[in-house]
Amino acid sequence: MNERMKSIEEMTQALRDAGIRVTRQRAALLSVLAEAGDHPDAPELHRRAEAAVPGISLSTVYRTLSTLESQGVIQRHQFEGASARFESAETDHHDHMIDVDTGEVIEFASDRIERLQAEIAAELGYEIVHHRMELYVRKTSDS
Amino acid sequence: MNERMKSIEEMTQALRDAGIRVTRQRAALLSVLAEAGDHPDAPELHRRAEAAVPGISLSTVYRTLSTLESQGVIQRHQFEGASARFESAETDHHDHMIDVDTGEVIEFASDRIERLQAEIAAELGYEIVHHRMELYVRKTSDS
DNA sequence: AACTCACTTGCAAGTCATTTGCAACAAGAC
DNA sequence: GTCTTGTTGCAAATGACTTGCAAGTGAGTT
Ligand SMILES: [Mn+2]
Ligand SMILES: [Mn+2]
Ligand SMILES: [Zn+2]
Ligand SMILES: [Zn+2]
Repeated sequence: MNERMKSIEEMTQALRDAGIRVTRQRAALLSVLAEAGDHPDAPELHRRAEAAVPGISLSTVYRTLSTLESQGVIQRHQFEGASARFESAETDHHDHMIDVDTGEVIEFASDRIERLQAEIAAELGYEIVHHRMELYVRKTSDS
Repeated sequence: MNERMKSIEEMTQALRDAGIRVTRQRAALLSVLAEAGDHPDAPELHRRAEAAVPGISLSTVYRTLSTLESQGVIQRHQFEGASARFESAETDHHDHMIDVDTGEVIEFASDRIERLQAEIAAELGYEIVHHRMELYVRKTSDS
């Protein structure tokens, strides 16, 4: 969270400017996602959003998540063998470690790795559009 | 391809030793995968295997791919927005770049990144079981 | 070579996460 | 408040893969 974080008002205005209506359903999901400290999937976001908008449908959740993703407001992660998980894009870039025993998702960031990735791509004549790095890990048995 | 590459005979014997029968279908897929220089998906492997075993079914291809993967003979990759792709495990570890314009898959390896990943995991008390690193790239517009 | 039988296969049907067609609904510009 | 057009809920469709089952076949055994 280095750059100034957009307020909900700024985000909704940005959406409106893009011709996207800020419906109750979308506002609810925006707020749920802004408050989430984890990486929930669509059914879980649906559950959380129902508190603010009873009757919101799962398809609307899916549709809204796609919309918000294409607006760059949220990020979608497809970890191995799991359904898609989401998080607000209002954070600095980071990658993830998944504890293969517990399923816990741990965030981390490494400027050195990011730099090396860019270097490698450049050497081959490419520039990185985006990337994905996931470490599937297990607690060290410090025996 | 640093360590000595297993011959088809050695691989099939290893499978038999694991109680896995080397059927015509499985032999065909093993050979198709050994000869593939790319990262084909199941329907493509099915197509290629049909040359050796006419009538082989797509479900058998899927079942065999799962079996071979669990035997560590092949690797499964799930790139963004695509169905699973496979490659023989008879290569040294490497990661992939995907050209977002053409879909081309480019292999690369970086000891430095691999080392950094292990370091980061270790710092947090974890050891890496396996990982996934994909760079989605675009040819540099050298203008 | 014949025998045996647990492992495999082809086919049809099933899963499951996610998407989509459509008529009723509701943002938000005027 | 009215109007226009994007949105929603619901049910049905998708697409990639998985699975039940009866017939078929590796490969150890005699
Ligand atoms: Mn995260
Ligand atoms: Mn590869
Ligand atoms: Zn990163
Ligand atoms: Zn790697």
